[in-house]
Amino acid sequence: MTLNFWIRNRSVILYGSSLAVLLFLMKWLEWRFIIIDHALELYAGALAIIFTLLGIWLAIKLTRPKTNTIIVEKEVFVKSDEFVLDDKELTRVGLSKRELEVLQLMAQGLSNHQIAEHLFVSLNTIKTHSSKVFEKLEVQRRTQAVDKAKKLCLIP
Amino acid sequence: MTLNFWIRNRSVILYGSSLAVLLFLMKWLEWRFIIIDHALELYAGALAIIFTLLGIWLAIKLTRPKTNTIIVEKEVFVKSDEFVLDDKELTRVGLSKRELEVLQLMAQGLSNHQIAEHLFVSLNTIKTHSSKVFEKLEVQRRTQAVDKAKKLCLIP
DNA sequence: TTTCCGTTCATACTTTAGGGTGATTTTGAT
DNA sequence: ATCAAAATCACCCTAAAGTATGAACGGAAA
Repeated sequence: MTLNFWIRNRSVILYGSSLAVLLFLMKWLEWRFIIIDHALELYAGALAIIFTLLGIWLAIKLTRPKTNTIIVEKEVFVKSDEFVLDDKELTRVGLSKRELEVLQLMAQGLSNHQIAEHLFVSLNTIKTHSSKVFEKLEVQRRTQAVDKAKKLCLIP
Repeated sequence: MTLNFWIRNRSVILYGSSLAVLLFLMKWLEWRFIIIDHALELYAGALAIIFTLLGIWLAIKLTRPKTNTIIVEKEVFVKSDEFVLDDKELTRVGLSKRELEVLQLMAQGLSNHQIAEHLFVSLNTIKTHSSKVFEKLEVQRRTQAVDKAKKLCLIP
């Protein structure tokens, strides 16, 4: 409460304090140098400068910057290539690491022979893998497998 | 030129003029009421108030373009999953209506036999169509055809 | 240790896909 | 009406894909 009041009116309180201090200073200066010739002009000039600066400072402190909130609608095209593998589906269908690998290459249009070469294994191995993939995905053809795998987010 | 200078430094010039006027006013006031007891304090107080206000006005005028423009980028997500057929690509590769139809069914994992049944034509017809599709898409296998067609936005 | 699973490979066989050629009919545009 | 392209179908052949079965090996879990 008190703290909050301090924070909110800090500038005003500071200004008041400064004013008080300056007035005391003025009084002192008055006693000291008021006798000097043309001291009043100097005194007034100093006063003017000081309080102008004070006013400027106060204004800067008090005038909270107007925040013009401009909402710019930025079109963000959702990239469909931001692929995230569906781990749940993957574990559900029970595809092994190698089988998924074969499936990915399959989706890229590679033949069994090409996949075999790519993975440095024999054609028969790929046939075994692909057969297992078809079993687990419950399909008969590689095109079906690719289609289903894409729908299940197993491949991009 | 001169007008521009006036516009640019209007605030400063106005401040200077006001200061001059006030100093003359002060001088006049000095002659008039300085004799009054405790007039100095009142004079100083008035000065303080006036110049504080002047400072505030000056600050406000000078720091006018202090509007913090907060640009909030509102992201508008554009659906990219709604398929739009790329007509340009379609005409470029020169796929006929029937060929595209076959390609679509191909992408769904149907065998040539199934496609034939689906379109009420013979298996050989589908073979001819698919061969033409492969030719036009410059691929060898149906999986490649599907992959390429998807990349060319010919099928969803 | 045993058992299970993944990975590897092989053989044999069937099915499907794909290439090539040729032909007929339909359709759309000039 | 005519011509080109599209659509239809057939036959033959090869390549690729897919099925079935069996087996060896290694790692991880029971």
